[in-house]
Amino acid sequence: MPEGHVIHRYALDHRDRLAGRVVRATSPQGRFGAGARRIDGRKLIDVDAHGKHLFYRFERAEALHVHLGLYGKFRSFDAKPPPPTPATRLTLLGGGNTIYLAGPSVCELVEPWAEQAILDRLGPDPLKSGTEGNTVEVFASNLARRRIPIGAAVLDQSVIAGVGNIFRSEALFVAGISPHTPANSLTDSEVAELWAVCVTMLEKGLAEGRIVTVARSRVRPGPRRNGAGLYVYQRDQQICRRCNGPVSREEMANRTLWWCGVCQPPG
DNA sequence: GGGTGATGCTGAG
DNA sequence: TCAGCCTCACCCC
Repeated sequence: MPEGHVIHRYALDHRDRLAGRVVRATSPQGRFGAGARRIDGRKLIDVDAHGKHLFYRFERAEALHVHLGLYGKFRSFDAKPPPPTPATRLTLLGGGNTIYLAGPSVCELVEPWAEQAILDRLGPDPLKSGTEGNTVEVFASNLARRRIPIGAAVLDQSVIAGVGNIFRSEALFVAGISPHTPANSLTDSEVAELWAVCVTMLEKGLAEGRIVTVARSRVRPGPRRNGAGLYVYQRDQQICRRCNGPVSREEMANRTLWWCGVCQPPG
């Protein structure tokens, strides 16, 4: 159940483990049998991430495109991996490393033009901030063309790629922006602040391997409870960490959104 | 051991 | 707008 920082972590991990190696691929579940046979025995050139999408480039084959969706999960093993479960969609082995993929919403081989089409419909990725196409200017121009609430716009992957439901609530809170503000009515400084907050949050998540947005928060390892380490996400029936006002919750863009009506006043 | 919600997205209507 | 996908971890017996 990953947001963009997790996808980029996977890209780094999988590149470390398998890039430059000849990879053995299987599909125990069978749904990707033909694709696995196609890449089996080929050298992995590189792994790229954009937003929540992963692309694995193989020598003399199409690229492998993976999107984890809500359920998808990777597991990596250095040595002596457990046998893959029957539901494992794809196994990748090389140089003593093993990677299992289960439950992805997309696992397919794509020609270069199809990969480009996927990238073309994605917005800028905060984890690539400053590179071509991944700038606050592109983000701003995407927002300027939309009248939907900003709380819906930041979940739209064609507006900004990699932000999911946790970062939506947390980034809008830290930026002090009401989720109900129309996307095209944000001021230049609000847009700049929101982009900067997303960059910082995703980079911290990438570095630490988990989402902690509250400054100097001590979060215990293991499963998260009651929005620990977060300002508003899933903090139902709790008070705002900043102003002690109530944390509000509602559905927006088919997902649950949390915010503080005091710290994020209507624009 | 069953029920359920979850960090997502697509496509039918 | 909303059902469907399809897996896992957590909660409550």
